[in-house]
Amino acid sequence: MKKMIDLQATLACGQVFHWTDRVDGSWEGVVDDRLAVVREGGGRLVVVEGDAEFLGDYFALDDDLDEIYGGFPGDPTMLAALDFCRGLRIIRQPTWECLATFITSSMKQVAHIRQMSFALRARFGLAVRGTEWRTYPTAGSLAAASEDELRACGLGYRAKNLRATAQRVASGEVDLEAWRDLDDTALREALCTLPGVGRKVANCAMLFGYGRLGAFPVDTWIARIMRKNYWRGRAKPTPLALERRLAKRFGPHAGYAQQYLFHHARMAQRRAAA
DNA sequence: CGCCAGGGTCTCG
DNA sequence: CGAGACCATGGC
Repeated sequence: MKKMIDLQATLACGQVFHWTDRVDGSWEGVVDDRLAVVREGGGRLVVVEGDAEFLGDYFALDDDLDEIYGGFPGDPTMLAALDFCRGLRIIRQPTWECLATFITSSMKQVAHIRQMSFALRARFGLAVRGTEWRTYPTAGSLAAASEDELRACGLGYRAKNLRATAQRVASGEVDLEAWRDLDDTALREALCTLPGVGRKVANCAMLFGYGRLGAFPVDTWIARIMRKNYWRGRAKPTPLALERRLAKRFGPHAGYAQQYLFHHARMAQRRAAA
């Protein structure tokens, strides 16, 4: 049971945006410049194409889910989310890709973030040999693009921010890899100096791109859930207040709990709308 | 058509 | 510190 995974939940929960499910039930994507095809077998990861060890790390198979679940709060909302998402893993994304996609995510639905991600790959990525895929564009290639070219990928006002951050990274002024040595607070502070990166995007980059499982992104969905189920008081709390008071209560794997609540809430609404 | 979407930034009190 | 305006674009 230790390495169980729910691929559907893991790849469709809004933490990563380019994976595609195929008719045979497997999932296809690229990590860096490598093609990967995976499927589920007996609740475990089966690598159809790609390096098993590399993908085992990408899918964080060494995260001990039972231990993580043991730290979740035991209220009905959390238990329902756990029941729905069991096997969802927080994957370890390439840092730049993760940061860049979440810069483009502000005030966008998950489906459109995916669309922008594919448009950027198509326009600025490199071909992945023998496939239809393209890599996620490097900071250098986005830094060299014009704002209009980025807007043509559907970015809207986010184009300027993505370009500006890409320029800081490409110039070497910012070293995202060196930032791995920073503690959580210093890393969050450093990320927030980048154009288009505020508290929420920084927490997403920390959680999905730096393996900081205590990071607790508060978006509109999480804020709604928190206010409804975890906040006793008349005044409407700000996202920052919610994060500060609840991230600690949710423990060292708060980010895991957050993603389970997020995915469960979104899927519940989709079912209700259908 | 109006509303909302995995928000950030700037301004003003 | 908190509240509001503004920013583009697409789905429903």
